[in-house]
Amino acid sequence: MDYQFRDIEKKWQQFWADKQTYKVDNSSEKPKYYVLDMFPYPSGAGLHVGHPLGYIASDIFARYKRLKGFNVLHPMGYDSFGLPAEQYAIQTGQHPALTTEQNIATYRRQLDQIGFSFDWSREVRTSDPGYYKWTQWIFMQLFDSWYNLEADKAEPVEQLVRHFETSGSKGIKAVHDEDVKTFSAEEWKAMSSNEQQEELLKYRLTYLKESTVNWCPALGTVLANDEVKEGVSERGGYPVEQKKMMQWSMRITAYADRLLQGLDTIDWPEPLKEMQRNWIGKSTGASVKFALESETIKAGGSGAALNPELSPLNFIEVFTTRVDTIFGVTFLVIAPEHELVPVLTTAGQKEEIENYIAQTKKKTELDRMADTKSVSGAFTGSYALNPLDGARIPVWIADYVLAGYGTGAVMAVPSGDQRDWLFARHFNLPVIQILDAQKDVEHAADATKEGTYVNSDFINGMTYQEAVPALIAKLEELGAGKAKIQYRMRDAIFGRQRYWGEPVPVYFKDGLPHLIEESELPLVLPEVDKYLPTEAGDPPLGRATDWKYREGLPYELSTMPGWAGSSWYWYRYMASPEDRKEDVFAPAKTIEYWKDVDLYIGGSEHATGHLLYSRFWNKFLKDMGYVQEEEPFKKLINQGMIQGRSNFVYRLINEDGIGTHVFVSHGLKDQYHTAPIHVDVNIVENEVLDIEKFRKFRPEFENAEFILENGKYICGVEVEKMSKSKFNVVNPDDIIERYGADTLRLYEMFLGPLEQSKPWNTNGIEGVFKFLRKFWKLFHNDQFELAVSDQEPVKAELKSLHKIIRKVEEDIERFSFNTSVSSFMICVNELTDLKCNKRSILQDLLVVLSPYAPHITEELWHLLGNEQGSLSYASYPQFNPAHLVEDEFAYPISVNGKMRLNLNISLTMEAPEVEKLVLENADVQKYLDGKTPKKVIVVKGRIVNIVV
RNA sequence: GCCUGGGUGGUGGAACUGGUAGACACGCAGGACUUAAAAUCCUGUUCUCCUUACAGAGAGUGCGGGUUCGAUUCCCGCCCCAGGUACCA
Repeated sequence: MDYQFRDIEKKWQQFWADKQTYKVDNSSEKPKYYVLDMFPYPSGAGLHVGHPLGYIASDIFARYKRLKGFNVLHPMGYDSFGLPAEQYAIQTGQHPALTTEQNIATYRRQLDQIGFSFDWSREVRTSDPGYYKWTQWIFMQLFDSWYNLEADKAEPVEQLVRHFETSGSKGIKAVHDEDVKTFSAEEWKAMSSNEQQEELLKYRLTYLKESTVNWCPALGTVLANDEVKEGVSERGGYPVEQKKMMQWSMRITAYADRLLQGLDTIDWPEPLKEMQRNWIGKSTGASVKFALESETIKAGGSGAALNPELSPLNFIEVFTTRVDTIFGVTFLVIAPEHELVPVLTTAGQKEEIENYIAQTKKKTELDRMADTKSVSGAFTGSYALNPLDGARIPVWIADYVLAGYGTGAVMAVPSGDQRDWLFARHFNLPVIQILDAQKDVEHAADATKEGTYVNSDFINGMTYQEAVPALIAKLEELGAGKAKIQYRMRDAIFGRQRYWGEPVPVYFKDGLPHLIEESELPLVLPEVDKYLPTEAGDPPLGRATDWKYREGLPYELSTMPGWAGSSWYWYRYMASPEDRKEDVFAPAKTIEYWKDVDLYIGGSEHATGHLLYSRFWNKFLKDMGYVQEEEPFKKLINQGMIQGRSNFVYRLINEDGIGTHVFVSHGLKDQYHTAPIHVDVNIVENEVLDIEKFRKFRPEFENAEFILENGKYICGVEVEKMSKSKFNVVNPDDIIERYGADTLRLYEMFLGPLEQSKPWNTNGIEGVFKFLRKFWKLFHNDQFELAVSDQEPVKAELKSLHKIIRKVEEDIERFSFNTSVSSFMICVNELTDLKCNKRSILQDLLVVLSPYAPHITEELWHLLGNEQGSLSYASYPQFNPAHLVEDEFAYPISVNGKMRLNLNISLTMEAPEVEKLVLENADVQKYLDGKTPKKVIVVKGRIVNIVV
């Protein structure tokens, strides 16, 4: 029989499922190995060709580890809460649970077709109440914990309460909000229960915090940055503004240092660690308080007479990494949202400031950070005083300073910072040189730390190293500042004004949050009539009837963010179906056995989201004694993304900044003010939009009008991430139908290095398919009858085999799967040329290939007379270097670095002999042209280079 | 803007630690088989110049410099593309 991939693949997939070939035990004599994939969000578009890239790589690795004698845990599940399902629910009215269920069924069918060796008995779904019960439980543990800096770990809030009861707030070193109170034990006891709760909330690891969001008044909801395009909502094109809102937050900053230090202990790609380091952004500097002028004047004079008991509203606090430049400060810039803006704005500046704030509200944070070209700002009319010399410093607002970032205020030193310099130039503010080594600060800032200080009061003549401690000592003495370590990372917002997420197990009493009872978990997501915000602007949960705790107390209405369920899921996989009958997320004994993930494969787009939050929760769970390891993922490999080709249409924006129903063709878009919108690649051919299909694409586009070029609407194209929200998804089903799963597996690996991103194309797939047919033919005669001989192999055959045994071993260990596929092709080409049909060669080759192409090898394994299904637990062949020994090498001979010819020379010969032999050679002489070589470089077994 | 990665033939890519650039495939061209097509097999295929041919010369790994006997690989400066940038997951 010719290679019948359809029958073969169906047969073995069924066999593996029936016999539970890949079900794994939580105990074994073999060493454990945990191979984990980042689980997918089950989108309505189905699995796309990008998902399997990582899954195939991890499956090859898992299968290889089994052949190497490990007890391998290789699970899969679904990150099934998320925005797209909810969006679909809003459009169609269908319950997201239902569509999610359907999507998962599609994913499962697609995954099964690819022949993965997952232990499906351990599947998890984050939207399953049996799963999110534990996500809620972890939230409750976080709420009940505080971070003790003394012990450098999280501890139960009870311990904090006990301390307050015995010693008050004295001696507590904790991570907490800025505004905690100072009190004695008696004062604590005298507080009402509500007052106590209010105070404790400032210490809890999950707490309520005011933060800025993208508010869309027309939709009555908060939008993700992702959903805001060019300042308007992607959906509907409505204006979006920045608004403050009370939200749940996680005190991840408590773990900043441990998250930083842990990076040195794990085997992750260096760039990824670097990204996390930069995200955490530890910087050492000083915080400095600039008193407000009016207050200081009331206090009776200059900066020297500063009042150390300054209340929060009469100074501006800044953080700086260059406290040495403090005498170069010529203005302060605070965020337009800064709480002092209304206090500082003088009557004369009121209009200007208000206009500027209105402008700022239209921009997203990203826009504000990204725009460094245009300088903008407004003067409040007020002044602050330099704490060291009492200099009057004007206070400005500008949108490049972000409120949620540090103190929301910066001291501007135009001579040392280019951004400040540009600002000073633009608004005609002075520039003061502060170091003698600074070059020409009239033309550009110079951030040097060299030289000695000038124009700098008592630090004049000092170096940087001398000035910093002197300044900090002085600031501390004046009560106007101190040394400080600051992190760029902010506490993580932990709430979404959405329906399709985990309910927060909290109710409110007297406006204060309280946990529900643990025995009441899971708090199941209630039914609602529509998945939209309420008329009052509350999240969709506000629509649920009787969504009340005991005594009619209201529940929290927001739900948990997408990253909640994925921040601990690898522990749930450890729990076998039997384990899951116990009332714990995973039994201690089980965690003791699996400990951590040995290999984690996933996209680098999760570098600072999922991977940081997971490490944070893991550390917390360890502090609480629930898990063993400080770090959850020992080794991590980033798979590159399979990118999609996206198509765009360009929506005309009217003068009010609102999206219209008019769309401009790509070639004409620059003549109008437009915003690009993704359009489904399936309704675009050769970049020409099918207008009729577009009208049906989304109901809001039904009456769309088009500005065409040459009678056609031409779409824009970009290579970007493949995702349903970008409407550029290509799925693997067609490929499997046409070529089979083994071809898909090999082809995805053959595409290039795992870590690299590349746009999807199917150009080379034929070659991979042909390779499998050639491999099949090695075992068969021309009539396609099995024809394998038991003859002894010859040297060339053994060489071919052992080359591939070693190559694949090396390749898999360094995750270079693409080069293995090429090597398999070379091997099969060689054996075909040798007409090799010897069992002793082919059977070992088959085992080596089996992790890559499990179906065809399983079939041939069985045809060779082995027990059905035993291939997965066979042994990887032993490499014997004796078969690869060479006695000659074709030395490339270069003249002046240019390769001229090859010479076969014995490898037993040492460098001087080789040199002599080469120089005597007649062909070499020809290139020397009678000249004597200046120098001859001989690298044994590598190269000869003659310099003339 | 900032952080991270990438850029090699018509295409995907190989060259693992500074040592033969283009392995292995796709595509394309020519040929064999066939009434024909598909499938299969064989040959060629970085570019430019030169040559009837054999052969030969030069250039070449995004661009411009540098280090080195030798650079796709190391260093400096740029350009372009992708991912992340805190409510997509």
